[in-house]
Amino acid sequence: MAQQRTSVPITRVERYVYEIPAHGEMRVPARIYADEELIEELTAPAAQEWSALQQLVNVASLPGIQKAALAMADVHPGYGFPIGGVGAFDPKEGVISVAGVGFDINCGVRLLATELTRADLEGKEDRVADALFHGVPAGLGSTGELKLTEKEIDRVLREGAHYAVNLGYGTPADLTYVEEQGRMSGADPDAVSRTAKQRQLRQVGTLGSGNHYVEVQVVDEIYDEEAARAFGLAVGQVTIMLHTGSRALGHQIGTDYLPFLERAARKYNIPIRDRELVCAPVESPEGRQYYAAVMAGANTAFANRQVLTHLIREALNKALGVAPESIRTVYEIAHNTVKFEEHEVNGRRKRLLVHRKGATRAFGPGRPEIPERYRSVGQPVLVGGTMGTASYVLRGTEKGMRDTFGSALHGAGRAKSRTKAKKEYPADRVIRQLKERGITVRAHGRSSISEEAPGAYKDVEQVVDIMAGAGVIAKVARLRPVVTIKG
DNA sequence: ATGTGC
Repeated sequence: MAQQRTSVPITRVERYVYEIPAHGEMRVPARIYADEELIEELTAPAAQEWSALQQLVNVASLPGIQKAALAMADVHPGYGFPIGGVGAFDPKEGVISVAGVGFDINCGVRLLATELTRADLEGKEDRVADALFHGVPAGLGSTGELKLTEKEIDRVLREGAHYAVNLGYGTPADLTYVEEQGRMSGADPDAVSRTAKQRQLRQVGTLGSGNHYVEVQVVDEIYDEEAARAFGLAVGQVTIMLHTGSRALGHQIGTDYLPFLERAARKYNIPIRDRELVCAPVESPEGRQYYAAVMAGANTAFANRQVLTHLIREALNKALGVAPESIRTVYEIAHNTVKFEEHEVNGRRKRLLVHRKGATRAFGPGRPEIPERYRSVGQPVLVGGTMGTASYVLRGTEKGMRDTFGSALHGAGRAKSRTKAKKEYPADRVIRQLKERGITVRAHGRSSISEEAPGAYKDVEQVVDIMAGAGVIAKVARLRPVVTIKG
């Protein structure tokens, strides 16, 4: 829980940017991307969301934080650090924290493009839904076709998606279009507990539950012709979006390292404003060990999405006869990460450790990290909507590089707690309402339908327009759901 | 998010 609940001044510094000036223990200001309506919701005394801004103030108070603690427009309270939050740290004076990454390490979204159009799916929605439902292992505690030994899981932790490709899941061409090419360096399997590895032996290639999904979509609007052409997207085209992460292993790493970093925070005299936001100096042995574990967790998520890409191709081949190789990876971007990147701070290039929790990397044109084919227009940013609403493809901008360390929003952002949503949205009603709007849903658990009901989220169009209005990203394409498979 | 938490 966030500790203090003091009322603080919030001023508007740009059309869609609000600022809490540095005061008290804050080392930098907190900046929030919002419009008038959203900032009112975020600061309403009764609003539960107020804790998201308090969490942001706590982040702004951490040692070594640079420029500002940032909240994207989809911000909502998370464990110790807001979801939709970004914090960049000086490696020498700064810290690394479990809460700043999130428990689902390297959770992310992959977008696949098919050569199909909406007409090719007409009347075949149920067949596609069934094929994906049965072809993609999902649900809490589900196990996949891959059964790894302890030696093999260590290779997953080191090699990420490359391990999956070497086993025949997908192709090297996929990796070109995955953030970091599907593999983080610096991963150390020895930094990951035996428990974490054991839990993952049969979970590589599984979707999971909660807000994880596979969704068949159709491109219904293009906002930026040049970028859409570069990304290979056109109106009427069928796409598939995959949202999942590092499953049990990532979660276990978070569980294991929370008490470890709490001890480190005491050892290095880092003030603890919130016990959920414990951290260690980046360059301490404890900080380095957690980083090595997170990189291993990140690689597990990369491998997971790579295996699932293969299973999705197989399922669509079975349902519609499409050639697996005709389904192309457009891009994959994660939204629970921590990584070293170069950014400009006070006119000087500097290596920083950037935490993005429920926030994506969104690099502007020209950055070498962007695949060559996309480099001139900027990095693709994938924003997953809800079951009933659109998802977006965006691109990073120069202004984003200056203002948000090249970061953007990751989704619509939860507006109602899971508990509240469960009470308010009975699963049957949600399924019926989606059906009426032409969206076919299959779910492995009934509660996830209620918890993930569109009404439990903010308006995705609104939060995307805030970020676009601020110039941090630019809109490229909108995707409408046709078939959704929920964990 | 997660072999759902004290």
